[in-house]
Amino acid sequence: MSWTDERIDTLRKMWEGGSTASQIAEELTGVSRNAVIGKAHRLGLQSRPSPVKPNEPGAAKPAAAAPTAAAEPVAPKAAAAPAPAPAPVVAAAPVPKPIERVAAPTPAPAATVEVDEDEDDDDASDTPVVAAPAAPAAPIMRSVGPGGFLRQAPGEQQAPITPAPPRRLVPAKPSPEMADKTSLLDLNDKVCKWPLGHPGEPDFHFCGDKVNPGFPYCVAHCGHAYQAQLPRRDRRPPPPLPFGGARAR
DNA sequence: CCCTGATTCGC
DNA sequence: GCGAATCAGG
Repeated sequence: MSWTDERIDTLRKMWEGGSTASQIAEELTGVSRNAVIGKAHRLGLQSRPSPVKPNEPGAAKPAAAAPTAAAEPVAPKAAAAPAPAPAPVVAAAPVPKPIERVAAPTPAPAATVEVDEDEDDDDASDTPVVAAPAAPAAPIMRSVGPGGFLRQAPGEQQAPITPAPPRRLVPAKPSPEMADKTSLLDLNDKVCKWPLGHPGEPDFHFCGDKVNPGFPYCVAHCGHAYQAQLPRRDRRPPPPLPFGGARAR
């Protein structure tokens, strides 16, 4: 195979698009990875994030680099490659975030008179409930752990009776919307442990469906968790550039 | 070992 | 100009 204009064009675009020499060589049938690299350099398409770092600092490391007549004005290799970011997709392992400040769910506007419209079951009905002039709604700052647990704020700590850790995790499902969700403590071998949301977020919880027997997840999430991985060589850059017209083969 | 890109050098 | 061989790092 020779380097036709079209093939050179494809090479150039893929190279600049971040494809590896192997991928390019595979795309351009009939050439080796070395051929691609060699051609790329001859075309002047040098310098891309290479795993091999050229020793340049003045610490002197001539070594095996140029055994022949060196003294070449080595062009300063400026790396300016965008490098397509491989989307991490599922990430979200149940790893607690460091610390996140959130305002604690203050117990609703305190001093309000509850005008109940229709309390059919209430025993002490006729008594209009007057909320106590509760605490001056001090904005308590708490950190939130996984599963919606609230950590005690320093001021809330009980007297350290025993040499206990300064803070304890307090299971808290204060909000109704958290009540029926699977928190960390609800996990067992029978419920799906697929995380929903992100650790640290107030509504972070787990799937909780019945597991696919033998797996930590339900059937649906097993589908997400266990996917056949193609060999590198057979992978295509996700949404790559439409190189000079994608050639179908 | 696998991968990567860089470089050399005979053709 | 070409590319296999080799090198060097991850």
